[in-house]
Amino acid sequence: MTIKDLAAQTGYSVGTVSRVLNNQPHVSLQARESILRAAEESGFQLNANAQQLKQQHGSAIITICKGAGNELFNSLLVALQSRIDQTEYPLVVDYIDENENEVRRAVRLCQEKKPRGILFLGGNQENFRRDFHLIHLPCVLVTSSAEQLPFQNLSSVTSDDVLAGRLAVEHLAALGHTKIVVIGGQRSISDTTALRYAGCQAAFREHGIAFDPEQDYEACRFSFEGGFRAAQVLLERNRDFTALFAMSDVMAIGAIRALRDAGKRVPEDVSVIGLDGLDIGQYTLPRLSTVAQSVETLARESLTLLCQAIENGASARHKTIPVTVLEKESVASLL
Amino acid sequence: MTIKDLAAQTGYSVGTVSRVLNNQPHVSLQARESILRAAEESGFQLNANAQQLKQQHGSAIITICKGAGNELFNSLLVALQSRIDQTEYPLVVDYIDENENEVRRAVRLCQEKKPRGILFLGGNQENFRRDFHLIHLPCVLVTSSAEQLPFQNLSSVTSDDVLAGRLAVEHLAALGHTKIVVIGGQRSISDTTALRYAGCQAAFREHGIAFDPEQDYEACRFSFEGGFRAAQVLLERNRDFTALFAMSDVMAIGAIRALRDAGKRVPEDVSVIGLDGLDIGQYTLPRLSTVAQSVETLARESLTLLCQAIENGASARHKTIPVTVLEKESVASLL
DNA sequence: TTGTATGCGTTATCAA
DNA sequence: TTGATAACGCATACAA
Repeated sequence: MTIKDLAAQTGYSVGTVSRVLNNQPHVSLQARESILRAAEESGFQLNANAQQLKQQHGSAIITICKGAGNELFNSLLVALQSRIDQTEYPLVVDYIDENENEVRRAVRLCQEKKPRGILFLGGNQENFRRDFHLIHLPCVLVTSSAEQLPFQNLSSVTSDDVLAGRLAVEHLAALGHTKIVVIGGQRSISDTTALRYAGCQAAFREHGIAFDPEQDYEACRFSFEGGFRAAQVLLERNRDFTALFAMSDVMAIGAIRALRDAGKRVPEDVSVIGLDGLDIGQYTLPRLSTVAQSVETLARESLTLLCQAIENGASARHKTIPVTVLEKESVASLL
Repeated sequence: MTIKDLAAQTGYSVGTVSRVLNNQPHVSLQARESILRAAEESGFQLNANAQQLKQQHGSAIITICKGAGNELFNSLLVALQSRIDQTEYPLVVDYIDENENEVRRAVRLCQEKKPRGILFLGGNQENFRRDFHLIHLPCVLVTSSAEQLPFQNLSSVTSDDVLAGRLAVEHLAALGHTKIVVIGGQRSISDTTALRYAGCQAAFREHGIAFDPEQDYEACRFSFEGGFRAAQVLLERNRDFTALFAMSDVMAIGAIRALRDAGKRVPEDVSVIGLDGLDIGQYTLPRLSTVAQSVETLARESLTLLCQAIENGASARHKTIPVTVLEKESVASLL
C-alpha cells in the first residue's frame, strides 16, 4: 500500500494525497476528508525510508547511553521515554560501553541514521573537544557540562555537581564528622567526578577538615562492585574514618556491603552518604542518605533544549539543575 | 557523498561500486581494492534510507522492552547489546509501558521501520493470541513462552519458571520452613507468574505444606515498591510465616525492607528467597538467596534463534533455560 | 567483469 | 486547488 494506491482509491493524485498526509494547505476540505478517511480505513502509513530519503534525514532522536548497567541512566531513560511520546520524534536508544568514544559513535550514527538530534547520557569532555566538530546536529550532553566547549550545537544539562559534593560533606560535617573518606570515579577522566570532588574539597577547607587525596580518596567504577572494592581498599588502609561519601548511590550500596563484611555497622560505626537519589536507596538497610538529583528535571530540560534547537534553531544553552540532601538512615550524628 | 561520487572518483560505474560495497561477487580484485580504499579514505557510508527503500526493509533488530524500570530486562539488554555487535544488525531498543500492548506496538514498528526481526522482552499471551497474526517477521519472545501459540514465526526463550518456583519452595522446605507466604505478579495477567506459582504449588503439595492462595499470596508489580507493599499486606494479615518467597529479586528487596520496618529480622525471624539472580542482590544486607536465571544464556539463545530465523528461515523453536539456587544469607535453617 | 537503466515511495516544483 | 513529473541514493536485471 502506497500513496499511489491511495490516490487511485480516492480518485485524487499522489500530490494531493501527499499534501493531505503532511497537513499542508491548498487542499480542498472535501479532498482532505475523503483521503484521510481512506487512509484511516486501510491503516495506511507513509514509508519512512522513502520519506527520509527524500528529506535527506531521519526523524529520530538518538540517545547514546554510556554504560547500559548505569542505574542513573536507566531511570533517566524511563523519564525521557515518557516525555518523548509528546513529541513527534521516535526515541532510539543506543547503548555503548563506558570505554567507547561516544562522539565517534555519534558521528557514525549521524551518517547511518541521519537523526534530528542526539542526546548523550554521559560523556567525556576530551572526546567532545577532539571529535565533536564533525557533528553538525543539535545535541545535548546530559549529566556532564559542555559549557567550556566551543560548540554552537552542543547544549548541556547537568546537576550542580560542585554543590552536590559540597552538600554531602557539609551534611556530614554538620553532624560532627571530621574523619571522612570519599569514593568516586577517576578524577582525570570523569568530569562529573572532578566537579563533585572540587565541591568536597571546598567544604573540607571551609570546615577545617583534614583530607589526604592520596589516602582518603579511592577511585572506582560506578557500580555496586566498584563501591564494594573501593571501600575495601580504604578499610585496609586503616584510616579510621567515621564517614564515607560515595559519589553515586550504587557505589554507596556496594560500600555499605563491604563495611558490614568488615564488621562495621552503618551508621553506628561508619556513616555513609550517597549521591543520585535512586529508588533503590529507599529499600536498602539502612535507607540511604543521599544527595538527590532530579531525574525528572534533567530529562525534561534536556528534551526541551534539544527540541528547541531542532525546531527553532536555538543555539547552545547550558543548564544546571539543583540538588537536595535526602536525609535517611545511613548517616549518624556524632554530636 | 554518494556511490555516484565514489564511482566518478575511482573511474568505475555505480553498479560496480554498489557490488563492491555489498560484498558481491563478479568484481575484479583490482576494482574491489581501489573502490574499498576510496570508500575508506572518504569515510563513505551507504545511505540507509535509499538502501532500505530499495530493499523494502530495514536492517535493524528491534527489541521491545516492556517496562523501562525492569532490572532484569536491563541486564538482559546489556547482554544483548554485547552480543549483537557480532552480527550485522543494529539493535534498536524500544521501551513501552508495562500496560501497553506490545504486539500492537510491534505492528506499528513493522510498518514504520520494517525491521528484520523483533525481540520481545516480556509479553502477555493474550496480546499475542489476539494480534500477532498481523506480524510476519521472525520474532522471539523472551522470558515468556510462546509454545502454546500457533505461530510459525514466533519463537521463545524462557527460564524454567515452573522449576524456579519449585526450587524456591523446596529450598525453604528443606530447611524446615512450613509456614511460607509468596509474593509475585498477577497470576491472571502474567504468564511467568502463573508458571512460577504452579511450581510453588506443586512443591507445597509434595511437601505437605499448607498454603491458602487467598491469604498467603499477594500480587504486586515487579518493583521494589511493589514488593514492599505486598509484604506489608501479608504482615497485616498476621499469618505468622517463617519464610517469604518473592518472585523477583527487586520484590524480595522491597519485602525485606518492609519486614525490617515491622521489626522482623531477616533471616533470623523471616527467611526471604528471591528469583532472578540480579547483581544487586549480592550487595544488600543480608545478601539475597535467590533462584538465579542465566541472563547471559537467555540473551545468547534469543539472538541465535532470531538470527537463524532471519537468515535461514528457520521456523519457531521454544527453549527453556535451566535455573539454579543461589544460597546466600537471607534464608535461615529452622532445623 | 563491467556499465546502463529502471524503479523503490515520497516530496516538491511547476504548470494547469 | 490540483495533477504531472523530477529528483532523492541505492540495488539489480539486463546488456555489453
